[in-house]
Amino acid sequence: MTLDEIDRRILAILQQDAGLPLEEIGSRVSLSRNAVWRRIRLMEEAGVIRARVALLDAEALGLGLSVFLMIRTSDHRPDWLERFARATRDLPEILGAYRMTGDLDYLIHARVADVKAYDALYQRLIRRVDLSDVSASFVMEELKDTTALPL
Amino acid sequence: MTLDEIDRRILAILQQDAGLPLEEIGSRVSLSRNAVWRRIRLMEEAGVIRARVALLDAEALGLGLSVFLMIRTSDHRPDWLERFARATRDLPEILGAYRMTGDLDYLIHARVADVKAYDALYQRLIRRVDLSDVSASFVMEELKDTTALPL
DNA sequence: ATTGAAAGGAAATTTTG
DNA sequence: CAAAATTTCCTTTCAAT
Repeated sequence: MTLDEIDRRILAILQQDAGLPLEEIGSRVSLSRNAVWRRIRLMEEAGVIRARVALLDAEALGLGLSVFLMIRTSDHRPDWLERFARATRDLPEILGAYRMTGDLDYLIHARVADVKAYDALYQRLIRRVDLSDVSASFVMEELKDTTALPL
Repeated sequence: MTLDEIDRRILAILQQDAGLPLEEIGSRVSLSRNAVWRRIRLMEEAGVIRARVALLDAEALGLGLSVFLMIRTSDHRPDWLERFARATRDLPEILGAYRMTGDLDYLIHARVADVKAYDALYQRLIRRVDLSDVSASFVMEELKDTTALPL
């Protein structure tokens, strides 16, 4: 699918606020609500728009601690990766898990209540997969954190 | 604000799909659409629900490369942090920027088209702030990546 | 091929019991 | 908290560019 300038402007708006009326979006991109509606539907069908979700406030939910785990492993069997992938998917505190280039093998991003909850998560994780070298780094300050992709 | 079990179930649904009719949500949590509507409104006012946004497909937008930058700095003046924070906010490819504990000082998560685009981003960044020690690690495989917080 | 206008239907919001 | 009344918005259709 090829996106034109107007499509991108619509996406930019939707990335900020997916709850705006079509009328309002239309006026911002100078199009009728109808044209906007059809463009959005096409982009949804094409999969450019993956989902519309609510973003929650982690603090308000008592998840004040954001943590990154840098993982090095000696075990590179496909079976290990499968178990690791499954473990990360099963643990809801884990928001992101990535296989990386460079000297660290895997990176995990998680959100927990506090250091104690982090330790519980860590224990649950290593009970499911063998991790030789894990180092945790906690987020002291969030300078930026967005789901909006550059357009 | 205190959330009960039903509030959490509503939030869990909204984190997955914020476009469902109140009727549907109501039937899933066995509540009238009206009760659901009021609970959602309260949670929006309380800031538990921060926003409703569209999540876009990075691949479809030609942003196939996800990269993490681990940054160490020797300059710890508040002025430096201010410039750094502003730079990360101004560069749309940067999705997340965090001040960390431990041996690495800052962590940046960015999304770009390819290695060439990464280099362009890197150049733009170091033109704005003095970075003594930067190491980039690219994402080879996304095992998990979600905006849904644990409830 | 893509748009805008208008009609129709569905869902959200307000009001009331 | 639920049910009905009201309003707003989404969706479809159709004509026009």
